[in-house]
Amino acid sequence: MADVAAKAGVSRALVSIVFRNQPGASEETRQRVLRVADEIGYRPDSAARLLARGRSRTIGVMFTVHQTFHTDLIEGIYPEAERLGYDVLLSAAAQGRSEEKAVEALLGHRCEALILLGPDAEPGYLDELGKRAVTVSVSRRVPGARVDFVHSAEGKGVRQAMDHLVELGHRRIVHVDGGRGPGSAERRRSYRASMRRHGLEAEARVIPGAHTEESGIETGRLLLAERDRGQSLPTAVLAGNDRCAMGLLMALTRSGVEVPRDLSVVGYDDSHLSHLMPIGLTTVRQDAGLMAEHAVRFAVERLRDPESEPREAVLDPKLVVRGSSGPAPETSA
Amino acid sequence: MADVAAKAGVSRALVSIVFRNQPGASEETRQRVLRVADEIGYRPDSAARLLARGRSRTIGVMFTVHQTFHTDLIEGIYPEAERLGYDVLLSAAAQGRSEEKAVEALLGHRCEALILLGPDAEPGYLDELGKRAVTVSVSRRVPGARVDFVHSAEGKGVRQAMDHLVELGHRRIVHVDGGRGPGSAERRRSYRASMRRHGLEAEARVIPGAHTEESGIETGRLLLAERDRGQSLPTAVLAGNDRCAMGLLMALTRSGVEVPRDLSVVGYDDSHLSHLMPIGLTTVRQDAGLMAEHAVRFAVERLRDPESEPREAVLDPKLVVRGSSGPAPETSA
DNA sequence: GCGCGCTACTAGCGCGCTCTAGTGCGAGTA
DNA sequence: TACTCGCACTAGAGCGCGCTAGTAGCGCGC
Repeated sequence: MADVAAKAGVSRALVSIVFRNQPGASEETRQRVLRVADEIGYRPDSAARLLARGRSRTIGVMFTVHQTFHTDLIEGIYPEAERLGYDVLLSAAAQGRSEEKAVEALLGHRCEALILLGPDAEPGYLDELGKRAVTVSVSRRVPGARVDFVHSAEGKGVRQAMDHLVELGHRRIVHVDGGRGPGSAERRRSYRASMRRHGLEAEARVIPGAHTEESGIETGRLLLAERDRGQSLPTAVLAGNDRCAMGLLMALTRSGVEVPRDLSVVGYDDSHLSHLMPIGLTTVRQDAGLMAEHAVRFAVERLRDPESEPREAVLDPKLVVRGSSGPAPETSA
Repeated sequence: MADVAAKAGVSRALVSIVFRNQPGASEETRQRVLRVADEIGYRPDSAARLLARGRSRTIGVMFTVHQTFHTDLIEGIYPEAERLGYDVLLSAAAQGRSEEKAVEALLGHRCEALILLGPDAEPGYLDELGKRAVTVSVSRRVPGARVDFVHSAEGKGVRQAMDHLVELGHRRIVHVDGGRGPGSAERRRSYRASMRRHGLEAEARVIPGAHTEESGIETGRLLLAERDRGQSLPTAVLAGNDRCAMGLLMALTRSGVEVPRDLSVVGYDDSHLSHLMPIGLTTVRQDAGLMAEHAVRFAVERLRDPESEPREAVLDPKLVVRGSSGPAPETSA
């Protein structure tokens, strides 16, 4: 920076003004400074800038590698953050890299706010986090914790999916849940409520699962094993999310079960995957772009007024009907 | 930090020593400092640390959102970087966020080294980058540029896939290429060479494409349209990567073409997607973990000796046969 | 001629840390 | 006693910026 100032024949302060796009420099000088900086290859050091300014204007985003829905969200976070004048730092949780570790990294970089995509951590930990930094949880409700919350109305989404299946004549509808995964509890609850509402209480069955393909594959094996022992297959499965649905589809189709002729499958998320299946996956769409926008806005607004109470945004999901759901097979009638 | 020092009754310098895990503090003091720090909730500010130290010990990783193979790589980068004592900063390119922008962000954070996953930028830009910072390009060769390079032996991978198809009796094998995508040029070249080697020069056909599902879908439409005009379908397609293969599978299956009975499809990457298809995708596996390790190691080693020449790691890919490839249909005989 | 306000610019402190060059002290050695 | 050595610890400069307070110069009104 000193080099730029010297070469442009101005003070360092002026260079600073130019790079911050602040008033106080003539247009002519401005251009000269920028030209010189470009020649030297100068670029403001964000560490020093951050240190001097005391504020980082940086939002840290924790996501889980392989969660395709998260990448959809990230894509939406960038532009909104930029619009509001914030930098974005990504930190991934992965096999061998815990969420805590990912979050610590963000905190160490002095992120002012954290956006956690589908965090899987203890509520206690999240509450503590919320007290230390502005925190937004996406997809996972943390009751009582000091964190903002963005999610889609899981209940509504599940209800739409269930109504769709019931309308198609399904009665034996099972739900593979997402274990402790974000949104799972509500989806499970709503599944049960829907079964009750349709008078199918006796048929309700929740199979413990997770938001992974593996979980879907396992469930497929379980159902097939049951069939081989003489039980009949359910006619429809509501999976915990798209990945689980995909795994299930794979396992079933491989064993000769035809979807949707023999069995219907519905996912959740409308992630990239959903249009990929040859038959297309019927699923519940969460608007990733809108959710990302809300998350960033919550973070920024609470940064402005730290005393304000945590807020909650509930976005309406929408059922997207594709090829994996169809009329219930007659055998079930 | 000053607070911690005061409360523990030592100087700031000592606190610094403790937090850097350096010799020069008695065990007793060490414990006391750590305890006090924990009480206050102190955590070293990485910006200030970075600024003071002059080195960031940070590796910046540029990736493309939605490229599933990239997330596989990221998963491998973290542990290796940690092992070597480096921090990792992620920056994503996405719709509306160019690679340049993503890289600028990393540079602004004073990353010492850049790992670019399948960069799509101009060779000139990359060369410039390579002169300014230690740069490793994964999957994309940049001839003449001052960047390290990690990739798998595209030629070998394609050859294995082609041999596999020819053995199954296929002759009309077309290739959907990946346009300017990383590795595409070599895959294309190797496809042509393989056709020649098997005496199928006359049948060789390259359809321009990209490394996306959309490209696969389009190709599917194209082939179907040709069939409807009376041309016969090829018996096998070698796609540019898994995503393209998936799109193609979807388009074909939806239109009643049965894979692999009517047509075989082979992908490239063995990304997460590949096991997902109900029938399983025959594909060429690139070992993401190993590639990630090499990339990090290249970066760190060249950081130690900046004068050393750029290096190249070529890893052997491996054909993984799954359900999407089968014997050529008899109609083609 | 003087004060006033305005624009264009500068001096220099301080952000929170690291690191070099020390100081003080007790034990070991001649 | 006088010295050296090693250990535990400290003083203080400096990393590259942002920012506050200030200055110089200039036109303007009375």
